[in-house]
Amino acid sequence: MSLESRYDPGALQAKWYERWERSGYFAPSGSGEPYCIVLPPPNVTGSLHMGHGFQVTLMDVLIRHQRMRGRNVLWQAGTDHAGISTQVVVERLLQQEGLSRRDVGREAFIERVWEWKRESGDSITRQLRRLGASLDWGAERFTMDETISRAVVEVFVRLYRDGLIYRGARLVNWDAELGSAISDLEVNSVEEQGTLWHIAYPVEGSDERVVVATTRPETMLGDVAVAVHPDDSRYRHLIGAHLHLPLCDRLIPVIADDYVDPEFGSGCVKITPAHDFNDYAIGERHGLEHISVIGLDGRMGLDAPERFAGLEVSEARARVLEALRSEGALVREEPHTLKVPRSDRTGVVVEPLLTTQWHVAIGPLAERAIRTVETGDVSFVPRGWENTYFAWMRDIRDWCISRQLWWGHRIPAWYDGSGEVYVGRSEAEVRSHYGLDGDVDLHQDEDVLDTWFSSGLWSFATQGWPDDTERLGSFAPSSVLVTGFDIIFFWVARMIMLTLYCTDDVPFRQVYIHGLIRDAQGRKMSKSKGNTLDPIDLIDGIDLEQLIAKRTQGTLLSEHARSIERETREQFPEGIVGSGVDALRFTYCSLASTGRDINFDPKRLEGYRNFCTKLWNAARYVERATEGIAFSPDAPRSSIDRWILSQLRRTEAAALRALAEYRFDLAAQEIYDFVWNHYCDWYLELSKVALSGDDEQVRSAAAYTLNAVLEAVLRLAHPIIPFITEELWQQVAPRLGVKTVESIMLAPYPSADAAHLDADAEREMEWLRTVIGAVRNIRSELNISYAKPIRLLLQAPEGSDLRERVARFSGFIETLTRTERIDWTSGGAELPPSAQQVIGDLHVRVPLAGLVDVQAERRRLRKRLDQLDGRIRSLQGRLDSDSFRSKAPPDLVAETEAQSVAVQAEREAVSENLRNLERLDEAGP
RNA sequence: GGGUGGAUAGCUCAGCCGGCAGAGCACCGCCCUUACAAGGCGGGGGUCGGGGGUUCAAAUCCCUCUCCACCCA
Repeated sequence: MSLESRYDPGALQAKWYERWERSGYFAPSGSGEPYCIVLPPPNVTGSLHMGHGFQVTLMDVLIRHQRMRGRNVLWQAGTDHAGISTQVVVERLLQQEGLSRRDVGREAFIERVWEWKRESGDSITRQLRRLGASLDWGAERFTMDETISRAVVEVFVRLYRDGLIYRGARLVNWDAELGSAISDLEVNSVEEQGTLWHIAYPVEGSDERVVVATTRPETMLGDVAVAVHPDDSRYRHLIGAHLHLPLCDRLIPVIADDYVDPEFGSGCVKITPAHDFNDYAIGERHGLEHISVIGLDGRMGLDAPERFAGLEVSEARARVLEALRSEGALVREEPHTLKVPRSDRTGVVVEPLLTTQWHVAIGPLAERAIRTVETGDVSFVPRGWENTYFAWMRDIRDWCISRQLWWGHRIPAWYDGSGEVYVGRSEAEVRSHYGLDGDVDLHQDEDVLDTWFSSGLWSFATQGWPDDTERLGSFAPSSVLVTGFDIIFFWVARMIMLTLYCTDDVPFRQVYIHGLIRDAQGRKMSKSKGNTLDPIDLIDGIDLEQLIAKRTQGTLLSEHARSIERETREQFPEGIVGSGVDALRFTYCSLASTGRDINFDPKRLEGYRNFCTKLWNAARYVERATEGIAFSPDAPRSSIDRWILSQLRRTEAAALRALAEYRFDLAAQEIYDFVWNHYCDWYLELSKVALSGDDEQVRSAAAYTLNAVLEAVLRLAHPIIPFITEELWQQVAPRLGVKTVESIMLAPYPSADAAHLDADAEREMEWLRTVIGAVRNIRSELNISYAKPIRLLLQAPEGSDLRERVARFSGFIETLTRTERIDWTSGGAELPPSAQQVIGDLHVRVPLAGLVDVQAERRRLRKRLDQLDGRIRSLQGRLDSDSFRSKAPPDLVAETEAQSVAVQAEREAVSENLRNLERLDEAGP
């Protein structure tokens, strides 16, 4: 079976993935040292985006590499139930039917979510398969699976009974649209233009007024104090005095607290503990009461004066300002830029509200998690991210884990009629644990847990914990976690804390933190910006109109849609040509340098698609050129054969080093450079000469080397470009008799055997490439067409081994430079006018007669002279310095001197040739 | 306000345990030479953000300034 003349990635992709999966290659082999990566579980209702594509590719490279090295590899597959986003999606679907979740009821709603999960849940796993991800699908888990739920309950109960989970009224971030608490991390503070209002509070028993500045005047209804800095001489006399709170019939004290910045506003701060985190902290310090004026529905209520009750916050603000104005209490208003806390999920302004929630007392967990990174039991790559981790962990706050949602792990807590709380693994366990009779009426807490609570258990819950399973012993801790820096707090930190607590061990030994994919201009990719790319479209291609439709879908503003369309038409006038998954994966790898922003330019993809084509064509050449030649590993190899083998080993060593350091970019670069610039550009071209000769040994050795190097480089590249390498390997491995396994996936990874390094061969090839390059340079600069054969006139010192060397390589030199004959000269006056190059002791001349105008060669020589002069100045400058001679390492001095001599000699030769040509030109026709 | 990362060829980025500045893409010239025009061959292009210091020698180490990005408050 011979290779198709055209590289068609589409056909290979479907064929090979299916075979691999069916053959069970993705499951752990059961032998070898365990190596495990857990896939950060993607949102089950989501779809694959560029970030997933990037991350999954890097993991697959690690996984395939380790599998080929004989490790017992598990890549744990799974998806996340993503509480909030999934619930929001399904609620929107209901909305289209004119229903709310309350209309259908909890049980029916949850059934609807499961239905939706079944429908859409496969889509992301299908896409992961398209990327070639060799995940163990047999081990696939979902965070709402029975097994994971059991672990979640177990962890909750243990933490509770250890006193690390408590229930209490605290100020939490409240998303009124969701009707749920959210965690600190789910709140973004967004800079917005607002107003700073200055409000006067009259001092009781005095004519004085104190002015406070606020961006949220409506919260004044909940003020319980005004704070000033203790050292602020303007207000020191007022500390302890009381103020009349306008619009309310209340007196509030003036307190002193050094939290207050005397420079900001008037230096007086209104204190509203029930609606502001800083004020809450001050309230705690001073034992102030909490007056809640905003309710869970986001409207004024509770303890707000009656005339404001029921108003939305924005309306209440207007009314409060109006009332203050009419009372003359509003003394100033000025434009002000402020940070508004907005919900990551819904975008609404988050209200800090006092509610009763479940919290994890994070202190003891965090302390241990910090230590484990300090001691290196878990290490970050790149290391710098450890500081980010430490900074957050050392300043961590208790974690609010209850959510007022329906979709998620229900909190394993029950209440009796009097509101007493009982935590346990089930209602039955609660009854037996707390000794409650069957007639005590219990009802379970309505709330569910934060999604990250369950994902925090992912590394061990997927392996069967709390049972002591064999998998747990093999694959926990996992080897490395691959994730983006945006997720360090959400997931990495929480995983470390919870895993240490539950298993007394780390979740992973290393964390490899990669950058985030941006568009070609460095902007974040987002649906609303319409600059997203679907990895599948890059693989399969998509026409322009479809791409525009996809990008503008769901865009409400037509003006915005038009700008997205314009930009898309500009960037992709022809739509997107499918590049195949291998090219995409190669691109991802080459972008994975240490930076934190990764700009994805489709132009890069094009380059790597060409690389795949190049590899394909090279394999076709090898197939055809070595057909019918009997070859074996034992034929004595030429120095050219030994050179490419030596280069291969260097490439292998560099790639192995790069992979060990998670430098996917360098690994990809090494392979690219070897295949294109060494194997294809030089070895393949040189092999044409060797194979066309009649020396059977030379032919055999070349044929063997062509195949052996190709086979090795396919294995080397397989983790990055699995499909094309499999296809080509199936073809080349049998020719070499090394196909002892069914798939390249199971073949051993190259090991960079130092025995193949061959410095002599490398030196000789370096010389040969320079000679050929020199002649090509003459051809090109003097515009001598390749159709026109040339003659070379060589000159070397007496007794040099250059004649012998040239004789050995003459065939290669002749073919690669289109030279019809090579002659030797001893120099002197009889030399014809020539173009000249100097390679060490070897002078190469191309007689010009009838070939070119002499002017062109003079121009070329002058250019070369300039280069040489610059070089000489630089070398001489160093050699003239006594301190260089005395202080630099002797080796370096000697080398510099040798270079200087060589460069001077070349300059001499070049200028002599230039003089000859000038003389000739003057003599003229 | 605190912290982190970055500034190297037109663009995107390597190089940074010091020793003539690299890659890909883009650009210029020649070429359809049967593996490959998604290609071949040759070539041009950079005061390595500014300033100072250490050193025989600095893109690389130290100090400082400017600008950009991100995170936390």
